[in-house]
Amino acid sequence: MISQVSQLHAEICRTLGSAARIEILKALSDGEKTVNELSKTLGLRQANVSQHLAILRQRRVVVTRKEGTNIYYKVANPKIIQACELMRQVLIEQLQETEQLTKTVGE
Amino acid sequence: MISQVSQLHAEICRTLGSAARIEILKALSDGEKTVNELSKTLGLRQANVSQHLAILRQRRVVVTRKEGTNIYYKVANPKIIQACELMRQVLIEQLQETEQLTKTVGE
DNA sequence: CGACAATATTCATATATATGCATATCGTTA
DNA sequence: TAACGATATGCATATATATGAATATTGTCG
Repeated sequence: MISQVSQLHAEICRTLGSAARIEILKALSDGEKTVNELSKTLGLRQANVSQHLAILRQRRVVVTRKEGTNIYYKVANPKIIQACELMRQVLIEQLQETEQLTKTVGE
Repeated sequence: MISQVSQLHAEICRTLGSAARIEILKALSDGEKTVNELSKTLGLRQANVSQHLAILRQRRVVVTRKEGTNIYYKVANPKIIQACELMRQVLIEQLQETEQLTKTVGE
């Protein structure tokens, strides 16, 4: 009863369901970066970043390019970033609603 | 180092990270439905649908409206549907790429 | 109030996921 | 080839999530 496509769809969503991976995508949204750069930018251990990247790679959310000993990662499809931005807007609107509620209660 | 917003963002993504919930959202994308309707449409047990709806409600992905003994669910923000559609397009493009690869291998 | 329909919750168990740590792999340069 | 820098992987453990089954809650109607 549940389609194969929805199964895959859910898998992509789960892939984005980690704060670390969301931050990685955000960091990659303005261009490719190496693992080390990501590790430094995000303040996460290299091994951990690599693990997250492996998951993102596996679901083809990111793609790589080798240059010597460095590996550059970038987001595979700009639509992924668009989707993330939309979700972030939803989130912001949710927070604004909560704020309004809080104010109302205070009156 | 990892922002609170990204944490929430990831939580929303995880909320969408279940094939059943994706199907629920798809079913709700053309208007509100009751739990029973969803249960029948998706071929899932009522209790299970209710559990998934509780998760979607908790993260405010859906909102409810009571009418007698029925509870109508709808998607809280149209941007959520837009984001889902974008992700589905990404998925389709991924599948098309794979197809192409398969063809190439066959040559 | 009692019965029933619609929905929600609780609990137990199975499965998946995240993280740190240690270590392996791969490419470069001396 | 040895050493080093960049990246990846394996393993163990802790935590989260999914599901079914049973049951509770809430609203309606006779």
